[in-house]
Amino acid sequence: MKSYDHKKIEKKWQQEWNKKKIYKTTEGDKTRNPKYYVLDMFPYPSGEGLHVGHPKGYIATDVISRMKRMQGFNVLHPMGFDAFGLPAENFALKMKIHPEIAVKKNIKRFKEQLGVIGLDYDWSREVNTTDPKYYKWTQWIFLQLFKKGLAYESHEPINWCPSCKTGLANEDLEGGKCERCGSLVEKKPLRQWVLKITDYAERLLTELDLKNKDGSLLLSWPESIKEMQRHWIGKSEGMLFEAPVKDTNLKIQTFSAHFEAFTADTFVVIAPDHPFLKELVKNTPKEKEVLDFSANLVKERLSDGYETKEVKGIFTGRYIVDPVGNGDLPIWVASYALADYGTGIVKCSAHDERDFVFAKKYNIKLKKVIEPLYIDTKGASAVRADLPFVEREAVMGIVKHWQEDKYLGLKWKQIDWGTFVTGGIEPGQTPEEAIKAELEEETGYFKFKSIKKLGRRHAKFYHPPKKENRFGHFNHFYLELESGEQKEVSQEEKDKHEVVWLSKDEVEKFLVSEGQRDEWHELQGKEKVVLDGILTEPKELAGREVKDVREDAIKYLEKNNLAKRKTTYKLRDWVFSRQRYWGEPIPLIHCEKCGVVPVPEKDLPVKLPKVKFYEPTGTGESPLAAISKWVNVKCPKCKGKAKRETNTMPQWAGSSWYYLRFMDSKNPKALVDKKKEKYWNTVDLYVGGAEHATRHLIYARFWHKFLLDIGIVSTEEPFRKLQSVGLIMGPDGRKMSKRFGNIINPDDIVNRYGADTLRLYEMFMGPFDQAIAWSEEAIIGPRRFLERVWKIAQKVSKNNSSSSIEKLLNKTIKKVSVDIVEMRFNTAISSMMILVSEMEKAPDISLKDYKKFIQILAPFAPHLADEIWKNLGEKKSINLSVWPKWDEKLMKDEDVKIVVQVNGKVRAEIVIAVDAKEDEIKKLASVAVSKYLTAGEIKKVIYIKNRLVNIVV
RNA sequence: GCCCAGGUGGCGGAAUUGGUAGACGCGAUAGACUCAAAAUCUAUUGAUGGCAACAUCAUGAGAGUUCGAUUCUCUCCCUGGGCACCA
Repeated sequence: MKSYDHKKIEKKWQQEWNKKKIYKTTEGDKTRNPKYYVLDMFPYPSGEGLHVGHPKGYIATDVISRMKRMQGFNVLHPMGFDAFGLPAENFALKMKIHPEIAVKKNIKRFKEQLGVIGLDYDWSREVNTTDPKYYKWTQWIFLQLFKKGLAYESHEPINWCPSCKTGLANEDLEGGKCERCGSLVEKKPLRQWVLKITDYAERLLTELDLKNKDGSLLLSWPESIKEMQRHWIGKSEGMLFEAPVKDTNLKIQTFSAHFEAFTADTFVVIAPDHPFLKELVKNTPKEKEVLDFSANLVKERLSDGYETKEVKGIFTGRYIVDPVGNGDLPIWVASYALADYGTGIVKCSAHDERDFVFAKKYNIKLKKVIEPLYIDTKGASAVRADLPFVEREAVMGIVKHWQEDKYLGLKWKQIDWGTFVTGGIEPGQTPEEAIKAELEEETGYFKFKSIKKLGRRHAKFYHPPKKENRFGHFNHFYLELESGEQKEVSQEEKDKHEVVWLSKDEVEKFLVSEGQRDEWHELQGKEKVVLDGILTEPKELAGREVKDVREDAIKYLEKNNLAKRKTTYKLRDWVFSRQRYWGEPIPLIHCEKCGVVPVPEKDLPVKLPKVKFYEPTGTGESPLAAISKWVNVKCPKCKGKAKRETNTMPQWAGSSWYYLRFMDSKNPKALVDKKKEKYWNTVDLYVGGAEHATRHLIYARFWHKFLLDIGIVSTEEPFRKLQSVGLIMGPDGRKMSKRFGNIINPDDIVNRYGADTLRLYEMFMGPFDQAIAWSEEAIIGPRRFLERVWKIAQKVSKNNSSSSIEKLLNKTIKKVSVDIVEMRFNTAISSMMILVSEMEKAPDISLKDYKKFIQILAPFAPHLADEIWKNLGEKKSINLSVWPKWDEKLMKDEDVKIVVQVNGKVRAEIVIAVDAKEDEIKKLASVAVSKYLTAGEIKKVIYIKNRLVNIVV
């Protein structure tokens, strides 16, 4: 027998598969087989070609599709190219080749590289987003969006990248910089087409959790990606307040998601780039000053990439009349206010982190309506879940020494507590009287220079001496002693605690109560913002915890007509035009008389004109604007003078629906045939990089839902199961990049080790969704494995199976079948490695067993498998054979090894029959470990079936 | 700062509902084959002690629950990814 020659074998079988078209997908009406649609995120054919990281996902889908095909599914596993957009255009500009030619060349190279890996794509369905036959339908979808009012023109300032010379969506920014080139983005007013994705915000959010009829989740996606989308959509429910601006006819609206403390509002902030600002300060003495300041702030914010944490602002000179009765509130411009969240104007109070900082900085008056509540959860005073709370009005006093800068603390004797003076208020006492009485009782001091009332704080805690849960309402005081004169203290009090005088530093370490410590800090001028606690206003809600009053606060505000419910989203509408050449032309016409007119559907596609110069103009106009022959057209409505829209679509457009086109890639009459769409339904498995979690995957879901609404598709969601691929890093552990010179080319690996080895290695490296560094050394393992598989063929005989091999084989078939579905390829491969080393040890291997093994190996190493298959006398490709089934009966073990532990430590192993009785096993076990049992009597024997016996001594 | 995922030998990683930690692979060491090398095969390979049987310690750190914890709970540290003035 010849040795394993991957070069010969792989080339031969790739040609054979192509010739016989064995991977061509059958149309739905020509088969009764159930369908399985597995899709890779199609690549952007860059000029640099593939590195070994790219095909990792493709190999995984290839393995799954091959297994599914063998299991009788009608598999759709297509591939295409996403080739419009900036990278291709910039590459073309740099290399001075027309993008169309460059893209063609790059695609050819990509296909060659994919080809040598032996992937089972049905290339007859290939799509290319830059093909007019394809982008005809991208334009068609845009027209439908336009007709439904979901595409609109916006003249608001947009993000402009001065280097790419194009407008960008918020999503294309990275901390205020252009994601592609890293240059600072400017705001520039430009006419843009924008898609109203916000109309779908609620559905995009809730339908992430859509359920099947049986109650299971429709979308089987990684929770992390769902979570990212939820954050991206950023739903927040709150209240909308409307207020007149004093001395004007103007009104403003403010939004608040945390409105419970609405009576605390003392000022208002507006975003520096808020469109309303100009009108607000018009004809006021501060007009120029405020606008200049704001303009500066916007500039600063942009250049700092939104990273400024220091807040800045200016008073506008205007006031609102607060609708909830807090009087006239000054309006400030504040750097931290965002124009495009909520209404861009906020009512502010002491009970918000940023508002608080801002107010402190500019000495704006604050009002507090939440008193802090502390709940002890740790240590001796942790609240007991089983006890009710005893409510008490109480006092606490910080007492200063009559001479020194020292403060009075009580060191408790029964427990490890350090506190200030505290105590309850007796009936008929005022808090002042109570604190004085407590102090005298506990310490004997009674002569005061001054007494000052501080705040009120509440605490829930367990009181160990009293053995009860307390809910104390503490009135805090600051007292200065006049002299050290003392009265006699009772023995009872003396037994409870010791009086100590502490320096400021010592106080810090001494205190155990967070509430006392906060009060102490506030006394030193370090005030903390209060976000949660007990509300003191309005009367109707007073005394309740903030977190419990939300619903009642809404009712109160609505009943009194003070505010309305309102939901806002972080999700912004989608800036859908680019001022560049290399993209789908937006199929609209601007007519002098009729305004914006859609290109009639029969005239689609609007082809991108072939031009010599396609450099960005830099003026904010697309290069297409300069091509008068293309631009000037007749209005489709009135036949008058008109011009084409010259903006093009963003790169995301073509990829937002390509998965539908694969179902029916050649159809000239429809985006996708209705019957075919019904048959292929939804993508069963979608594999790609997690970096597309929030853009591509949200845009595609948006378009899909729109297409559902207009009756083009019949499903709610495009991708049922989503799996992210972990990156393959360079051997140095860094991202593979030209810059680091750590790129591994798959062609070299295929040459040296073969495609089957590459495939096996990439699947064996580790968990599929995890990033792992490429290892030049470890790849030899899978290669050796394949050589051993190849050699076993020499031992194949017509004899009956050996029962031990048969048993292991069945177990392996099961493991591989299950692991592939769950995308745990590494463990599937390791189980096959175990089988192979057992086969090597056996004197001979039955033909039947060997064939089954080669079949389960075939999805991973299809070339080698087909070659062996043929050598074993089979005529048809192994990839079309029927996936072997495992037989549970043959997998049963007769004996089982049981571990015997003494006190949880392994001391012996015994082998017993599977059906042995528990008593018997326990007996055997205690005999096996008898020498460890002499120490004491047996307390307990734990038996876990087929696993272990644990004897507790 | 917030959210998510993760931390296991020299390295990549395994470990069903809590039940023998280190499967499988790489590397390393020794031996066989060879004039020699490579390749291949065989054996060993978490650490420490011991000639050995064996013992003790080990899954980022610390605590807890349990007969028993890589797995569950809490606190902290570190790494990767995402978001970041979101009212």
